[in-house]
Amino acid sequence: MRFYLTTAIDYVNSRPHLGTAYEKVTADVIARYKRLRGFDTHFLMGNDEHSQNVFKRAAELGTDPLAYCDQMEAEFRGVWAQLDISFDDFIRTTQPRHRTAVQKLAQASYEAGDIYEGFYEGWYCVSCESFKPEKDLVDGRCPFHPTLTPEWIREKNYFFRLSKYRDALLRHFEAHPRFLQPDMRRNEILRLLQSGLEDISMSRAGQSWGIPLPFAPENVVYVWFDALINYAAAVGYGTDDARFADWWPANLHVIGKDITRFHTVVWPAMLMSAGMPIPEQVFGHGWINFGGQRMSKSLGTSVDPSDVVRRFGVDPLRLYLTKEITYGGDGDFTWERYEERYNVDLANNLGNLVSRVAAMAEKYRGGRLAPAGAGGRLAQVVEAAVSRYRASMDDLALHDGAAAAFAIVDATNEFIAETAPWALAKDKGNDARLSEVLFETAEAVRVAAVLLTPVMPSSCAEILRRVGAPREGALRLEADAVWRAAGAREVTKGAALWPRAEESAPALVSGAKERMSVDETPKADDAPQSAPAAAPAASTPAAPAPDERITIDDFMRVQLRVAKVMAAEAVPKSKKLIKLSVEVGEPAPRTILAGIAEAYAPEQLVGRTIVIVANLKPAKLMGIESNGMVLAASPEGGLPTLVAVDESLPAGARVR
RNA sequence: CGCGGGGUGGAGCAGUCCGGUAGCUCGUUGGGCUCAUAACCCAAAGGUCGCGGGUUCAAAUCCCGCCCCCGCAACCA
Repeated sequence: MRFYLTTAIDYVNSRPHLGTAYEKVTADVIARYKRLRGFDTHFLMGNDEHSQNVFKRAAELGTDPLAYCDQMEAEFRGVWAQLDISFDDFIRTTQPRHRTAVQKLAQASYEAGDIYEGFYEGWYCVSCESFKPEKDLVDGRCPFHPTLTPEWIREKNYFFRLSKYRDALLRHFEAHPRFLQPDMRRNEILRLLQSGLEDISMSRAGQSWGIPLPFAPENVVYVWFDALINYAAAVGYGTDDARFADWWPANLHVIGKDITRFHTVVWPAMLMSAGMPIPEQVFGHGWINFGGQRMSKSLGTSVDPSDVVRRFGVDPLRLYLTKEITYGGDGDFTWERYEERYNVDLANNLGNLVSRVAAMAEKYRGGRLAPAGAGGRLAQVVEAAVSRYRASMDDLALHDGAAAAFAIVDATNEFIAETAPWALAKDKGNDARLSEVLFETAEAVRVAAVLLTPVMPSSCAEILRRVGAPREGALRLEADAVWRAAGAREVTKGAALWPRAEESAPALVSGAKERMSVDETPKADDAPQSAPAAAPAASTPAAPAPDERITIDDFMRVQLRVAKVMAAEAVPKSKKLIKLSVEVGEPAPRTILAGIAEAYAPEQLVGRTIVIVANLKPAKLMGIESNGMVLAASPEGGLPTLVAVDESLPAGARVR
């Protein structure tokens, strides 16, 4: 019985954040669970290195792209090691085995008549040497090179005949309801398929960083086509046929919900085209937010998994990620909640239970326990929990699997209160009963630890050791998660596994860890900068790093002026925009769009005196040209409030 | 008519696919216990399961309509 699972390979643009870690941890829990079930498991992870951004970043840093990727690999592996991720293989798209596989698959698809020459049209940034999707353009310009105007060009490149596979994909979805989970994502893709598919471009011309098309070597395989093939490459596609036959198709691709389309439409179509079987299942997990907000480096809502590990160690994080977030849905992480769950589940319940069980065993029986009696209600509870656990885990309801294991912890605490071993110990007549009770509690803890092993591997190994059933070799669910699978034992006490966290830890928000390397950064030595005023709250963004400060000259380049609002109207179909006509002391009033519709009604704006940025380049929003920008304060998560100035000021007055 | 997700006791969530007494954690109140990490156990209060219809013996769950919130896309110049 084999089980091959993969996670998405990661872009190597920056260190992994908690969201990336989430995917790896849950996939690891699945992998470890499969091993516990006795599957011969192969767990693949890796890095996606053929992106133009990698190439660019390396150039900026003045290093070779490959050297840059080597460095990133080390970074990533470091984090994965810290998180106890038990991957069996780590693939990089720059490896020879991957190149071979990509070329082989591209060739096969080409020979099947599914790759043809066409023209790709779009906005092209000369400096990036790449096409920019409309959505990535800021103000019609490349975000990385806002001073350049992108060109609309037509480039000859190769297309993959995705449209051809629509019907086959639809049939596959119908025939395999479990192919894509959870259901909500399945419905989404199903709808997409019903609405039809278009062929997609799969090559790029004039780039050196990538894998050449075997049938047209002056072109390079476009990143997504390249990246998906890693799953096949890793198990020998094109390099080791026997191995490939053993492991392919993959049983499970664990991926983020944003890339389900690639994995359940494009990838299967590619495989069909090359005559290969398609993966058994794809699971699209949700996002993990930080305090309800999307994790983002620029907003300071990015959490570094290493910071979390530093707080209580790895296992509490692994538990949080699997138990507190419904697998498949979005989740949330806050330090407060993390601490709460740590105290409740680990310190108060599991950890404390291990302590009391060990303490009683030692106090009343010198640590030596032996099976006795028939095994009562607790045994039944354990049995029920094991089957619930198993059903949930098989169904990838990881959160419920973990909860099932904790049901044993709860039941054992209740059992102890009911049977009151300390009371039994007072009467010699209860000796037999006491032995029985003590054994049963230790046994229940043992089974709980077996179930939690995929989630908290090292902690559970320690618990098993303490309850006198140390792990020897691989655990097996069928053999070990069984009442009284282990007999007479020596229970030992130890230091608290998870000491209670008393005081709230300072909120460790990472971000701004990476220093931007901006070449035009002015020297800040002559910029007198008083110390930032006392921060009112911990959540206040930190003062900018010294190298991000600007000079007075920089500031003076921004022309702030007083303006009077002459007219205001809502922009049709827009949620945020209001169109303003403002008087700035110029011959004609200006039209400015402001994203304040959620905070102000157009009527309340007319006649107001506001401050605008007068020398901003015009930009088109919702088809209307805006000539300037209105100043407003935008508290974190709150509505914008216009900057107020004295009403008596004349329009056009310079603000500085 | 853009796409999607969500609205369940004070807070945070499960349950919804496969209708059957509404569940978990935190918090609150009262009690118990002393083996244990001021932990643990018991009990109580607290819910029109967003609103309105419909199907059904029975609806948080299925069907129809509506309201509100949040992502993404488009629009925070």
